[in-house]
Amino acid sequence: MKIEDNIETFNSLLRRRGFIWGPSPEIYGGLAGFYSYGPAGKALKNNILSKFRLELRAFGFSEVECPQILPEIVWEASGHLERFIDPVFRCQECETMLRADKFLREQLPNTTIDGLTFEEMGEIAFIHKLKCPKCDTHLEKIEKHNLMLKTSVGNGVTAYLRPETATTTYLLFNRLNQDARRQYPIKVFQYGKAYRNEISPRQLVLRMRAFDQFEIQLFIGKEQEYNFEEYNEISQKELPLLDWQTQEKNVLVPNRISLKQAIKTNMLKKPAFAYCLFLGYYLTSKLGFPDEVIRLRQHSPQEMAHYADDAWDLEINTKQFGWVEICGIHDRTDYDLKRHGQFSKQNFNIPMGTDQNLKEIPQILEIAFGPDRIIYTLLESNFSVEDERIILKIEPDIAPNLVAVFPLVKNKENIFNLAKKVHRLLLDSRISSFFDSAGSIGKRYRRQDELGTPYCITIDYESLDDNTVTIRHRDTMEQKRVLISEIIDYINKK
RNA sequence: GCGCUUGUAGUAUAGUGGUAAUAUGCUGGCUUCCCAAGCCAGUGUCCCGGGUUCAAUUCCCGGCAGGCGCACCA
Repeated sequence: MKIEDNIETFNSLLRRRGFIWGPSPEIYGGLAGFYSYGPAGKALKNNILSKFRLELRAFGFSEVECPQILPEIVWEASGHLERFIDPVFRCQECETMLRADKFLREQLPNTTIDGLTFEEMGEIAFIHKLKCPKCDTHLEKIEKHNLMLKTSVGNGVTAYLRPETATTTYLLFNRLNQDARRQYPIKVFQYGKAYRNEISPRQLVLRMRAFDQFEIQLFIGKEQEYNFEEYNEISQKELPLLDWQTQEKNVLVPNRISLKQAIKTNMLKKPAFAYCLFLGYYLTSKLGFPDEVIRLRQHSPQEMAHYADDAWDLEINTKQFGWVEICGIHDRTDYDLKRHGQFSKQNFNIPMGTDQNLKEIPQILEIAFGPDRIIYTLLESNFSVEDERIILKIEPDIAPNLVAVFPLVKNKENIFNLAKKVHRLLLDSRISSFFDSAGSIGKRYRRQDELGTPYCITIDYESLDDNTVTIRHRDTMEQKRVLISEIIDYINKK
């Protein structure tokens, strides 16, 4: 049987081995943009999250959790209500949808489009007799496409499912400020679901309508952004940076330069923001991506979100979809807190600098991960086919199973029982172990290769005499004989 | 959302106006002291709805879903 090393093999592996299933619900034909994780996928995701939580704890961050449904005023204040509703021309004849503002700008380069109401855009199209590029019908009617999912709560109160977790974290500002006893920066993160009503979701879990976000926030003073203690510890670190000016020259290869150098050349302005880039890159590199598939790409001023002053995407190069953003790092300035202060009539002005008489609204720096995108890109970049063998070279500490235990043959009772005992021993030490006795030993090794299990333990005839087992390594297929009593040490040491 | 295209076991595919197949997987058994071996037995499939027809998985229409292109992706 010939196994092709291609993307089709990978895609069917995702389903076969229980990583990603969907669109869900599959038995009813599915709804686009909604996927489920099977046991292997969910285990992988959980392990990644545990790792992130552990790391962030070490960096001084704490976790919060907020509701997913919030009243309209929140999204009015955040700017999402305005920005997430797109004006769209819908052709009466062929139903083609065109982004109105963009279309007008292309068709009428000398007319100012920015700041027009949707009605005014419709009028302009009417006056200039603009036609549908597909079928030549006159365009007039503007529709609104809302990227936020609307719902109503209780007695008809309009609310929206959050399109990002970040905003919900900001709503806690007063509480966090008290809780942290005004020790700045306040470092928090939130993990949870966010929802976007995408027009046509595609590309598996890369663009879902319900997806996970893992968003890390720093509330920080202006002065501190430029004089940030923790920056000094990491200023020598080299990151693969690609600034927007370089991209304009059509160069798309990142430059490995130190953060210090980036600040010096003005590629980055704020040391605290440089620290955020580092943190995003650090967490990513902990997951086992090869260096050459990671880059940090800066947004051009036109590409930037409405709240951002500087924005970088941490991207992974994939075979199937090219460069994929798995993390966005944004300098959101005081935009969010300013707006929420205004709309909620709260006073977010607090003393932050060396001069305690000067009050200011804190700045926010954000590192926003998309865990679903991490799962996909990590699986794809860890996937390989070697000598007719499909392997996921997942880092041991995040692999769905850390070990699998096999009896060499299953019809010898004492071997089978000893294998069960070893499996139990591992489980009792809370090591994720998987027991398998079905099929030939080779077949069982291959099954685990496809799940990315780093170690397979086999109990053979020799084990009965001397209490040793073989530990077989996923990547090299090498085997080591180890005493049963030393298995746990051996695995942990690796 | 538009255009083109596709939808058959868990996965990958073949095929047909008379309800279906190949490989692999999976389950049980035999065998086997280490990398998808072998033998035996078993398991399981035509996306959904409507129409045409004596008869539809097959043809037609609609829907849903996937792929590609366009658009969208704060």
